[in-house]
Amino acid sequence: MKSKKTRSACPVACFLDILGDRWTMIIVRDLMLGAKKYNDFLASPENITTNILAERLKRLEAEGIVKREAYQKKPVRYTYSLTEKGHDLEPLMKEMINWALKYKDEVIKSAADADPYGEPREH
Amino acid sequence: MKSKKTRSACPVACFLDILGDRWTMIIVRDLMLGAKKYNDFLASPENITTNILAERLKRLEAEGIVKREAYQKKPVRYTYSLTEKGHDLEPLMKEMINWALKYKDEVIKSAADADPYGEPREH
DNA sequence: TCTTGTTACTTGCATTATGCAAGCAACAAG
DNA sequence: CTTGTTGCTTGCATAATGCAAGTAACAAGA
Repeated sequence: MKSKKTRSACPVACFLDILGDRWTMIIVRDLMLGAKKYNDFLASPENITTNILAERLKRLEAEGIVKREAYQKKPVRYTYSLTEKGHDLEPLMKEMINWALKYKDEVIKSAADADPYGEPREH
Repeated sequence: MKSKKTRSACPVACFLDILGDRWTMIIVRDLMLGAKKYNDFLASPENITTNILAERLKRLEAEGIVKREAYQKKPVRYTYSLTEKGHDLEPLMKEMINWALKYKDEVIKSAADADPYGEPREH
């Protein structure tokens, strides 16, 4: 039993206990944009550090939001992708973007041009 | 210029820079449920501590998400409520609840009975 | 008057999370 | 045999959070 204690039975609190920190939804965003390998996440403009990235990927996998699959042996390397549970965060992600675009115009218009829901990245 | 540096121009990152921590959306939830006074927030089951509550209310006010109004003098006391910018977080809040209810059934059903989007509290 | 209680905070300190830099294993290429 | 790349891990400083207590300004009752 390695379950982290949830603060309450409220769905909002439960959501935040899993995904409510500075970095986790950034990683989920990158996965939605097509990031698969470790270095894809490091390439994002927020400059996540390697220790936090590694820890969050493990947590997301443990939560069933991300799945990890080996794409080669010798040395074994993994790709990361969203499970159905992870993909189900898309409507929420869209609402985050809607709100931010409505209220952070000046800062964000350039990011909107980057087309967060366009085609996945090429690798 | 007291603007906290944003990590990137991405709307997701900008959202998280403002609201992406363990407590802020809990306070927004309470406001949506009708909390107005300091003690209303303290009464929630997550047991937010007073130092964090005070600091977050100030930040939310500075961000234009919450407005503070005196409801008495001697001693002056304030009520807190959502601005339009704050109310515009409702679709996002609903998606958080949708996702959590879908995936945290066992933990959350009892909270769902509490009707997070029912009538505001009485005071 | 004097004690007790309430509201709305602030302060101090321990613990945990995050940020920053470096290290390292296992290869591939030259 | 050296240099480079990927995918991490480790160590340590700084910042955020948790926990407990304290405080100001009153109100209400004995």
